[in-house]
Amino acid sequence: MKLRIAPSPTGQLHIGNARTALFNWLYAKANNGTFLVRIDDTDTERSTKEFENDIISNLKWLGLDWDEGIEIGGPHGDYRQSLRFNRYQEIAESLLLQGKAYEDQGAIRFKVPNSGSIKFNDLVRGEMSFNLTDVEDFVILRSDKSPTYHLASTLDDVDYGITIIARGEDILSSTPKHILLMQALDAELPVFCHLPLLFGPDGKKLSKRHGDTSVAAFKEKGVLKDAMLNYLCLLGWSPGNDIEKFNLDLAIEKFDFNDVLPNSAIFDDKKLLWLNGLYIRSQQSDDFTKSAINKLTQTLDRELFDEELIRLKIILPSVQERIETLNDIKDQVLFLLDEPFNVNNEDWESVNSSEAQHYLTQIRSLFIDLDNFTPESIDRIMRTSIESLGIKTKIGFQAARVAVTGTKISPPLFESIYALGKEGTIARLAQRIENL
RNA sequence: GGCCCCGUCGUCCAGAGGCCUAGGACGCUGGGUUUUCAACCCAGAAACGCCGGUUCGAAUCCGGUCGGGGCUGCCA
Repeated sequence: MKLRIAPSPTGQLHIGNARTALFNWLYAKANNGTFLVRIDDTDTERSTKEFENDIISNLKWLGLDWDEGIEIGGPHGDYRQSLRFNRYQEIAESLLLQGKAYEDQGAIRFKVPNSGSIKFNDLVRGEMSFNLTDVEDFVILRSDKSPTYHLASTLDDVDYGITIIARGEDILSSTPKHILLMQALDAELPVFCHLPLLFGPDGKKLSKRHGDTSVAAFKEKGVLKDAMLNYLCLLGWSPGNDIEKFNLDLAIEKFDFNDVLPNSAIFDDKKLLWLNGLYIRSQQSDDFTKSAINKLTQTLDRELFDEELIRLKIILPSVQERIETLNDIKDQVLFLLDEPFNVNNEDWESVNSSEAQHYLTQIRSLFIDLDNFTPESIDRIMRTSIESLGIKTKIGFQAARVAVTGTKISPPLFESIYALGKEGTIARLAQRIENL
């Protein structure tokens, strides 16, 4: 059993391609089959090396490794169609010689019988039947001698021994052409499977105008690959029992093309983000710390200092509980980094009051005299001060929060103060205390 | 226009004739918890496109209709 995906490097790897790749990969894994990746770059106008690199690197990022194909090679050369033009030309010539194709203004067209029908059993849709009267003679070799998709793709599938072709539904109506071509080549027919398309929120085939639909964009946004994979599985398929969060092992165990829904799904990143939150929260603390630091280094475009790392390690476990993507980390921890510290004016105005002033003044002087600056002692001082001043907890705590973190929204207060450290905390409190 | 595919809450998925006054999840609304934001817990609104037929009985089968989508390129 051999499956394949054949992306065209005319755009980045988008989530539709990724899902097709994933389903093929799952099926190959589940059945001990071979998964092949080749590059369909017959459209020399639009294909670029950059897109090819994007596709390959993002497939790798997702962990959808292949057994044969581009980069890793195999018994059939480079797995890039642009390097096989001779082969396509040779076959086109031979079809021409056999009278199965004819020349038309410099191009070669495949001659489609004008009666009869093509039937095949689609793994997702069941019995399919097309009347040949509805299939036009199609170009297989352009006038510049480059092959069209139909010829190149079909011939590759035959040459590489593909036994299951699972691809997007947009190719469904081209399948009769491919079957005709395979018959003309005396090839054994593979099993076909046309996966439903992914739509944007407007119900149209997912494309660039729906915003960032590339895998790379979600990776940039701080989406974890496991969350991405999990979400992609859920589009058109489910492992049953209303299970929503599951790993690839379970998916491999349960996956079957027969269970894929025939109707298209709308891609909605809300659920992806929710799942991503679940995955972030279920990460091992050490792993999360590592990915958080990586992300921050990348976002800040500089290495983090040791002092910053110490502060981060204190607060990160709390941050892990309250974010949806890795990109949310920065806002939560910015007050702990050696970056310009700004207090949000609006927030400060809304929490500042004479009571708040008294409170900040008192805890500041108590902090100054505090020898062991620990979460426990900070907690004790801040609570007892609230009581002794007879003010509302919220008034004191929120004022302290804005003073120390710069905004009304932050990780837990005592931890934030502890992470910032005694000196920093005292200094920031002082900045907020009037008439000092 | 022609050919083809599809049609369960806003969205994703469950449902393969009675277990369905249709279940789960995201999102949404309300409440609880709480020093903020989250997380978490509870509750709620929310769907079988429509019309016929088959059947004792249909979300499930059939036909039609309407609606959405894909293809219709010397793009893939």
